[in-house]
Amino acid sequence: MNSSTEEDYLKAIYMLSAQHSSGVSTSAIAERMETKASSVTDMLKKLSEKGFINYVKYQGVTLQQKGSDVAIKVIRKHRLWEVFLCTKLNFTWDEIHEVAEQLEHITSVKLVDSLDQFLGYPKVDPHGDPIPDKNGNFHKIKEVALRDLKVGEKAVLIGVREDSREFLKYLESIKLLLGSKMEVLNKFEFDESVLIKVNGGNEIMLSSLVCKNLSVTYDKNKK
Amino acid sequence: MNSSTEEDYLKAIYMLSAQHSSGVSTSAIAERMETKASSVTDMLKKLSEKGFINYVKYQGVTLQQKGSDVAIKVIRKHRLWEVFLCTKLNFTWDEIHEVAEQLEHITSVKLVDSLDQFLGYPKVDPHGDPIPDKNGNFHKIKEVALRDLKVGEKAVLIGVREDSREFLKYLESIKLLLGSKMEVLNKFEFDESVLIKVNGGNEIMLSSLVCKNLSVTYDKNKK
DNA sequence: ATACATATTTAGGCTTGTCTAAAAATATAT
DNA sequence: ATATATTTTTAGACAAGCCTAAATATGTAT
Repeated sequence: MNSSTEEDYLKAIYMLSAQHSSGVSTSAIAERMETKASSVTDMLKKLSEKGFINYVKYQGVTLQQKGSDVAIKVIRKHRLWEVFLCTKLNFTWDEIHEVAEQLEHITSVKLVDSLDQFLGYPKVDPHGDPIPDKNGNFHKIKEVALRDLKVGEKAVLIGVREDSREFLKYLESIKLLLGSKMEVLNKFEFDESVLIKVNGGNEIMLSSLVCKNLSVTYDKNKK
Repeated sequence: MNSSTEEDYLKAIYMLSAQHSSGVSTSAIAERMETKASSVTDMLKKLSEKGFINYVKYQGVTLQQKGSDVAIKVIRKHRLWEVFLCTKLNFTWDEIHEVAEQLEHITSVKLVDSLDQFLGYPKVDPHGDPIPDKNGNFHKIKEVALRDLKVGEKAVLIGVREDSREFLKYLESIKLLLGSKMEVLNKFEFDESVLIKVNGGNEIMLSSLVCKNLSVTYDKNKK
């Protein structure tokens, strides 16, 4: 019934939706799933027929409630198992993902909830990503405007306060996406612009206006 | 590569081999796997080509070393997970099997060995069945001759000391198989015969000679 | 607006593991 | 020893997921 392949697709679509806000493209899914676009098309038809997604040919994909529920449950399981592997079995950061990728497909509601309890109802996984509770609700994380960060602080982009078409276009052009990690390298008082490093890579200067409109949360990620 | 279906077949064959000593029949496997005999035949051909089993048409099946290794690893995982579910997540007896049936197919050597350590290297699972160690060796269990049991004691048949063709035939005819559970109901001194109840069902009178040749181990199973 | 490039879908095939129905081998009973 | 019953295998099909190659849409640049 609930094939783990379908779950993987729904999870991928969920993850990608969070970043692109419009429909998710076939090729984006293909890249993430490490498969061919034609295979994705096949699967999208199936998921659409089963009521998991909204799919219109050539138009990309959005999740239906039902699909989102499945994705969130899988993410919950994945992240709880990661906590288990790290805190109970002493796995290191780089070892947990691969195994959790398998464990996330075990189907037993009782197992997940018992594990959650056993682990002490953790709110975030070892990467700092939030773990949805048994009702699928994510723990609210502290939201801060980028301009309020101090030099040297690290954060993750979690939202935009002004979402005009142009602004989003702009963000996309400079590769600032939801989930992007950033570090404040310098703040210039005279015009309130900020220099940041994105995802440990290139450095970008952001204007006062932009900084005001970016919501971030502190990145507790130790890595 | 290592499809979980193949693992399930090898495990089934392993379990059935332990009881029948001769080759395992297609229909026995089909029954255990809850599938059709024709499907089993297909799979046996594949497993044979891959060197997991010895398969001769119409003659039944035995495991090759390679197949036995796979089966034992799966059994090790299954039983360790059962311990985990019982002792750490407070699952009850009847709930563990189904979930362990899924968990046993997770492929990560490090996971299994870490779990083993985390659980304190248990020697038996919650059903009292032995857990092979990481080298595939089963913990040696205390072997006793049936005639040395006292009235009221319970045991499991683990071997025969005399394995003539007729003796094995006899055991099969009275449904005394390896793994059969028995309880000593009465012992008759005058001819050293023993009355036992088999698998909680029918009662059988065993002669002195038979008792001397049956190896059992005490049944610590609380059920 | 047209031509080119890119993204997406379709068509047809492959593998794994399953099934049913029919054929072949083995086992059993007289 | 022969007929009957049972077990096992073969043949042919199907669904899920994947692939390659070709066709079709969409996007972009002039």
